[in-house]
Amino acid sequence: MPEKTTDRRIQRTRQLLQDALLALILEKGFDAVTVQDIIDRANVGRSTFYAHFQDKDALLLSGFEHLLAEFEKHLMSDEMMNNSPWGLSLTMLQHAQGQRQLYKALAGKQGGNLALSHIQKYLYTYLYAHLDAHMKQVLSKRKKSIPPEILAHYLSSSFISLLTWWLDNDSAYSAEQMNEYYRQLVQPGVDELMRQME
Amino acid sequence: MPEKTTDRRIQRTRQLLQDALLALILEKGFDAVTVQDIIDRANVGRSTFYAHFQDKDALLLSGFEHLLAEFEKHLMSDEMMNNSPWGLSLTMLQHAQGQRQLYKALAGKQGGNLALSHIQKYLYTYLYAHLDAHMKQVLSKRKKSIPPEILAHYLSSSFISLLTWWLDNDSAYSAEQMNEYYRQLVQPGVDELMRQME
DNA sequence: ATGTTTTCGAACACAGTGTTCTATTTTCAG
DNA sequence: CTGAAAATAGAACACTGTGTTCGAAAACAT
Repeated sequence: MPEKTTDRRIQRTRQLLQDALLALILEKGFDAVTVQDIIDRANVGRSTFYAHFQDKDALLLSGFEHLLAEFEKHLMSDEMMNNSPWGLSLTMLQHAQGQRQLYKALAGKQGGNLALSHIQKYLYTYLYAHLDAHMKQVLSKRKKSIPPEILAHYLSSSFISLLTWWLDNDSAYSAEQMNEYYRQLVQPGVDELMRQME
Repeated sequence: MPEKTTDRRIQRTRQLLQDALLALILEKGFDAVTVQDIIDRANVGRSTFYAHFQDKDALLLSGFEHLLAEFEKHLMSDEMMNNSPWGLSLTMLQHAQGQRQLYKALAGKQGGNLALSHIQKYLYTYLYAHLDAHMKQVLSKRKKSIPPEILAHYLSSSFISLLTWWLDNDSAYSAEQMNEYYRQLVQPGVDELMRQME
């Protein structure tokens, strides 16, 4: 069945709204953007807005879903390195480099904490699953170790914090450079902990 | 000149408002609290509220000033350990343990990001000053090293993230235990970097 | 051509903010 | 004790923003 024109119109409207929101976030920050701003910019009626999204937050999060999907595509395309956290972090940094504006709007200071906390939750879940499996496998008798929640929380939040710093400061460092910094800071501690478990 | 009764009355009003806000934050989170909620709880007139504070944010921050002052008192009382970041972190964790409710309201998820970003800025400034001095002293020729902004940002944000996790999860870990986790995670990386500089 | 779907935008009720003004209470000074 | 000064209460108000409703117009489907 071919795509109907109506469907495309709906998609277009949603896209207009998302684009308008992203542009406005970069201009004055998520919290300062009103629904009126968005629909004026997108040339969309007020009731149409509420027909598509429950509120401003839902609109932002729908943009985030899109980002996540894109990211996972990107993640699949270089499978070789996504075994370790350092591979994941590099992949995300590179993706952010390519989609700079989008990442800035969602993960920068201007983006508020909605999308940011979602990204962190995403990373946390990913890391926790890996760590939990790995730790159960490794430590058989010596139980005295750091709780995996804390470790996953630490890894995700320190990464997020570096990412947003990088985005907000328009720094000249490359994704690879930033990943190297992240690795240098975080890896020794993690390696040390892993060593203690065996 | 002895303290006037009027002054004490003013202080009392401010205190009532601060206490009301803190209680309400713990109940439903900073963002959900309205000015009306606060003045109802504190039994204070609307115009009185605005005579004292510009808005809700200002009220919260004034509570934060108080916390900061208390913390610095606490910091002075054990001078022996505040030379390294690990001493500072332990001091703050212990202080948080003693003032649990206050810290939860200000630095927990419920507290929004106002106070939190202030605390982080405070730590960042403290750490940056120490690091910058130390690094200038240490690395004379080999310049290839991590920028001090990144290092300070990493140290402060990873600490804050652990602190808020600790507060929000009502976890049974002691301040000393949490500090040990923080140290275990962060110190190896920092030591490694310091070694590279010399 | 006709019926359906989507959009527009005005009107509305509602919640919260911050200001202004008057009456009241509390404190101060002599 | 008393009158002036300072602090408070709270009602009324203008304003901004939210989210809903509804009838008319436009776009689309068949």
